[in-house]
Amino acid sequence: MNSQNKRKTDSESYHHGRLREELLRLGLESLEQGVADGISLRSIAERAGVSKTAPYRHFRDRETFLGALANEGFRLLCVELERTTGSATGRVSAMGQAYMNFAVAHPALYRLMNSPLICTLPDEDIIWARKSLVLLAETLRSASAGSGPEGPLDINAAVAAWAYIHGLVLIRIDGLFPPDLGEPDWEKLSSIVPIVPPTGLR
Amino acid sequence: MNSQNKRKTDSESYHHGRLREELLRLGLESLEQGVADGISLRSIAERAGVSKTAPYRHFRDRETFLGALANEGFRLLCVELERTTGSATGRVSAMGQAYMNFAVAHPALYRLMNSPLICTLPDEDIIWARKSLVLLAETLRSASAGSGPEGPLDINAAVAAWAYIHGLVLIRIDGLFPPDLGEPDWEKLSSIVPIVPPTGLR
DNA sequence: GAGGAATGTTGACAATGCCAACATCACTGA
DNA sequence: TCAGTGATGTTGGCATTGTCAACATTCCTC
Repeated sequence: MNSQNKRKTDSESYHHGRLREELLRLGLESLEQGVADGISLRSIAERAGVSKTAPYRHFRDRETFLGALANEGFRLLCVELERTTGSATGRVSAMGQAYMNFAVAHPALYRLMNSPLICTLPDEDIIWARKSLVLLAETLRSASAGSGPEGPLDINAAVAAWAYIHGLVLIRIDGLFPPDLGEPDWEKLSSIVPIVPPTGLR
Repeated sequence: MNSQNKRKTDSESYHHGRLREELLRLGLESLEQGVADGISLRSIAERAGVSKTAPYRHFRDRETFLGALANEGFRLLCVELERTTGSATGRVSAMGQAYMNFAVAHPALYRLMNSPLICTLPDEDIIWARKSLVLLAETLRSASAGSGPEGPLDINAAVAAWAYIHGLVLIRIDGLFPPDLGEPDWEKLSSIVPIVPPTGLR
């Protein structure tokens, strides 16, 4: 019963060949189907047609695997953020909407990407997470400087803007807002990302 | 070995008496110690000195138990929010800081309170979650109306403000902001909760 | 072609959620 | 007073999962 299932050619009979990529693909697929938290290495291995411990040849443990998935997610997010166009301030709005659209399209992945898990990962496993943040921060810098020379990077402004979209996204995809109070205008809300922390406002 | 461990009087030998409360207490205690995700009914039952399935007499399943913990958390949060004082606009700031302080003091509990879990719970299990949101929304309404008569409750304004603090809190307690980029001024940031969604800003 | 490195498999163990069957206790009504 | 009933707690068991150790197979290089 080892030789008959899934007619394999000799070259792929024992060694899968690109198991790592396949596991990541299946992992993302599971996330798309909303499996979210319960994503198990065993089930994914099974779906890849491979033994339960095969994934351990490519990922130290479950956390490392999830981290790799998260990094993949950030790579996809970066693509969307970089695709935005317009003036600096207009681009901030566009990024807000791109951010929201991404999260709504891949809620489970988004949650994984922003779980406390990633702060335990080594730097090289979160390069794309880093990049997406820097992208936002630099666009904010351009926007707040108007058309003049760019000022220094204001990390408080970046955090404020990021916090706003991040919170907005989570409240939406986690369904935290009570439905019977009405439906917020998510599209509009995600386009009004604060460009500077409104220090003068309060 | 059943009669000797934990010298019990006759009245508490078999029936615990207030196991439900004890389990919740131990659950919160676990969360304080950062057990967070891996919180297991079995371990808590063991710590309560009770058999592994005893909790099932008080909670349908693990999710229900976690939901009860979350509701407890919202009750505590409401206490903090209601403790805030000052003018309407000043109170919004104070609430932002109270929110942040609560989350920093109980990060694992805060995450649980805002996990997608709660949107599957019946209404009576999340009364405090609801109340804390309404509290914020009404304070915002007072603040945005200035000293004049109160306008209608603006759910977009409420969501915008909530999203901002929620995101801020999560970025902080989840350690999402890369430490090497500097340390945001969390205290200041959590006091500048937007009172109205800055529709004119963009 | 020999041998080591990479990759995959089998078997096992412990932790966990949860179900079924049973034990004990408190309380109520005849 | 006491039978009986429902609430509460226990034991045993099953399935799923993460992960380790030991072993097998294949690839790749000298």
